[in-house]
Amino acid sequence: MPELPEVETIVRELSAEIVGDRIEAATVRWAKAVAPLTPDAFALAAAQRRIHSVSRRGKHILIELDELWMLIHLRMTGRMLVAPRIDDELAASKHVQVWWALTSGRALLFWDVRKFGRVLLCEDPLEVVGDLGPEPLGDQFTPAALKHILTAHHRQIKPLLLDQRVLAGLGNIYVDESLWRAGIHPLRRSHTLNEAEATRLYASIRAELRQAIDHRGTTLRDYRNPANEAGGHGPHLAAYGRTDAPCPRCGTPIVRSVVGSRGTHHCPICQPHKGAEDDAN
DNA sequence: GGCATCCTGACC
DNA sequence: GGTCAGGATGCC
Repeated sequence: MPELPEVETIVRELSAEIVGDRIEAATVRWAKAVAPLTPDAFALAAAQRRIHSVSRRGKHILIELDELWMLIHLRMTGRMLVAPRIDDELAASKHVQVWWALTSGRALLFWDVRKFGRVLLCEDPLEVVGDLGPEPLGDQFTPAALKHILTAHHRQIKPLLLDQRVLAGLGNIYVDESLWRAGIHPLRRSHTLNEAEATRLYASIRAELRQAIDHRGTTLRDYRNPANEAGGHGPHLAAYGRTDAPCPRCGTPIVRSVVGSRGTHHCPICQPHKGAEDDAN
């Protein structure tokens, strides 16, 4: 799925396109996408509302309407697309699960092959996104905040960083990339990182996310921006998806493993597994 | 923690 | 035909 840099890219570009426009009508093609509302109730509630803002919390897209919020989570394969006009072919295309006709004549579309994504209407978006950790690019996420997170848990570092309640926005790609940058093995226990390692990890997470946003996200397969364009960060990945390819830093082949039931990529030389004897705990 | 589940499609 | 996939949740 889109992770923080992809969602941030979508939010910036959507915001420039649709803020100030108005929803004329909504059409739901996959009822589960808008549950617990029925498609009719969803369409009725969304119609004739102006779009005031588009923002992000973690990987959630928050669209502020008149006295109502629309929350979108793209999960694995979701896209938010803006089309200059809706035509029969687009409206009928197989993977469009929900679409909105806008007053300007344009269309906003929620496209999703795997149908894991969800579109919710609510009055309080922060209540609906639930218990999320700090924004990794926000002011509250400081080196001290990361050190606190690391010492407060005794978990493997990769699953810890993937936990949205701990830190909001990282996914499989950017966790692998951040750990590669920091030279930390994905199985390291979080509380065993020393001061220098924690500082490196902090800088690595922020630098990786910022660079990926500059490149407008990573397209491995499905990700597209609202104009249906691929992101440019893929060629900059050092570890993720590069099994057996040379590590950009030392040339050693990147190793693929499974950590927390997620495909995981690391350099066995740059990311040595210190403290492996703790794994049994 | 590990694993199944929600889905579809690509690749081997 | 089997395996894998950028996510999240819920169950042992």
